Amino acid sequence: MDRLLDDTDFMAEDPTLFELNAGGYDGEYYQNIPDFELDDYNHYKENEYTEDTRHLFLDEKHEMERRWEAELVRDLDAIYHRGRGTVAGTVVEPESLEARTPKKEPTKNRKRPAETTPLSEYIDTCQLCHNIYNELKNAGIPQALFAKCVLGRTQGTLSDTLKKPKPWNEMKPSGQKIYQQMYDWLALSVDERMAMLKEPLVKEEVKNDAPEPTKKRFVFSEMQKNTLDSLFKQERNPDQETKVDIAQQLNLDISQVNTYFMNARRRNRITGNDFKKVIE
DNA sequence: TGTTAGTCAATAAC
DNA sequence: GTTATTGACTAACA
Repeated sequence: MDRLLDDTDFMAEDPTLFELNAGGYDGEYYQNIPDFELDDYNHYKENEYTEDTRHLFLDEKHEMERRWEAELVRDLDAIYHRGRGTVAGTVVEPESLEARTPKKEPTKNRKRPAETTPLSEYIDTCQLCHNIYNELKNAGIPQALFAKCVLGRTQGTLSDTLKKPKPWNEMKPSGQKIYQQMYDWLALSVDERMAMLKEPLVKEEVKNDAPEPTKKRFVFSEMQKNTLDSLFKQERNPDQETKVDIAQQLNLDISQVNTYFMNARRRNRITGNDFKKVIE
């Protein structure tokens, strides 16, 4: 008796054929495929083709492809010649299709949601951060855990990102990456999300040496901070001479003054993407 | 060489 | 205990 064929047998002949069945598909992909693929797949499943009858299925498929192409060309021609005196419904030979229509994107490399995707064309970072913030809160997932296991970053970085999302189109790919990671995580099933939270994204190095003593963080005195803040309100980007002067007056290192203005410029930048507006 | 963007990590605030 | 803030480090870039 003939061996019943499975999907891989047909895919060997035409790798794009059963893309649909290969584990999920996105809306864009679904819109791009001819309708007959899904119907044909069901038909194939119902009739259980064998090695001997494989050609029947493929012949049917190719015939339907030809019909679909002919219909497409006819439709395109009807649109193209509308109002130019051409008789509507003129059948054009399928061979001319390639020259007239853009090539369909090959489907075999199309990414699915569960995979590590390339950066999206656009992500609404404000809405995304709102969703992640609520998701973590509702599920009782600490920011530190999420940051470490899903993003490979620290809690502080995550908190800052969630509270002050940057507009997607104003970031470079390196900046977009953290939003893409959150976006991808949200696209997973609950089980998959939880599985990710079980281990750090980046394996920590095992150090044999004694741990380095924690570095004490410098904090500006109230007077230094107030003075710097009011100077920043007057001039966001003072010249080097002014900054040296400020450093001397406040008994600070020039690098500390430089860093202050650098951070202040960055953190006071108006992005038009105010998270509070979404939260409230 | 100076600036920017992404980030860490200490610690303040809740 | 968790989240928010912030001084500083680093790589990329002009």
